[in-house]
Amino acid sequence: MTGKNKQDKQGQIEDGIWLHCSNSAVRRASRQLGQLYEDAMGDTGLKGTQFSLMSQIAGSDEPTLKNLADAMVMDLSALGHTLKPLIRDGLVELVPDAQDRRAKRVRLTDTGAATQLDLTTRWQVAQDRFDKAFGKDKSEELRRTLAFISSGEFAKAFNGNEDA
Amino acid sequence: MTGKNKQDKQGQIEDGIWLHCSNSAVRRASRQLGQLYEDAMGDTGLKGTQFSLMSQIAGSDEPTLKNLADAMVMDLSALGHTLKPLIRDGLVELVPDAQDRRAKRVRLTDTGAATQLDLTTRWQVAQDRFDKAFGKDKSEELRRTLAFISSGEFAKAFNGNEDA
DNA sequence: GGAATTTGCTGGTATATGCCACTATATATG
DNA sequence: CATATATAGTGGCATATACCAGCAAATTCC
Repeated sequence: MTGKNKQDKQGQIEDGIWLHCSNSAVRRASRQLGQLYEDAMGDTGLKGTQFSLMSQIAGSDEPTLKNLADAMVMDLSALGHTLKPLIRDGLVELVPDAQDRRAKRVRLTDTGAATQLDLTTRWQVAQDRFDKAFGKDKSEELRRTLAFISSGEFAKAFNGNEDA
Repeated sequence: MTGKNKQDKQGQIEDGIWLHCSNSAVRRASRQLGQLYEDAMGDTGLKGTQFSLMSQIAGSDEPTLKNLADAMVMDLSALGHTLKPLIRDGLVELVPDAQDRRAKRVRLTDTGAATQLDLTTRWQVAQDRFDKAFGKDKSEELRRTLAFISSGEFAKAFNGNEDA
């Protein structure tokens, strides 16, 4: 029962779970893009994820942790943990909300904002490479597709639309 | 400069880095699908990633760690770490290669093979839901697209095709 | 207004994943 | 053959990400 995968002359495996499982396919692609973008961003010491997070913060109006977690489709506690290094390094700060004393709002420090701008320049290089390699129109369409898959609407459809 | 995101009536953020950055978009979708598939797989105590890995092992001919890492587009040491819980729980085992004493081959134990079959049944439910929610044809096309993005060919194109 | 419920966050624990340094083996080179 | 280099894995460390239990503040319900 073993040994079902065809391999080409270079020994590359040509079939795999990623051709049958959308979850595996997306995770595999995220590992690849993680590598490619990280390489292109280079020496700043910051990760692609940290850039994503800081950019989302920069583009939002001092979101609460919950707001940000929802937007990133991320578990709230995972977000908290992921922000810790950024807070420790003085790039991000949490300020208590004036109205709701449970909530904390996230914002970039001055250093954080400057760093985010710098990262954006470097990131644009990577994104341009992606667009060139993949096709600019297809690239945008892919991002829209992935945003749909990431939406609550899609989650509802996936789970059978119990309410509708 | 703060406060650029439009929000709809439910306070949902409508713009975000994921509409501009393919890397962020893919990672965000992988978090969403991670959730959806995990929910559908349920109580087995195993993660989607572990299912992917075990399925890839099941469909290969006792790959070496390197083979498997390449196929999964995963760092070799990351693969080693990820396999540890599966080895600890007796689902996977590593056997030294007869020819190359550096290499170790990965295979499922009997328990592992049985578990993988069981997981496949559960996984199919999730994949069917995905296909239904997203469209079966589009689903397959998406997986092929993501496989292309995950390929060495794409990495080369991304990095400017220095050799060609 | 006080109890019950919901909501926002934190801390602990576990897996996922990558980089680097190191070891051992294999291969190439003079 | 001896050395130089390349390859396969391991272990340590750091971040990414999720679940759960717990806490405190807000909201709902009687």
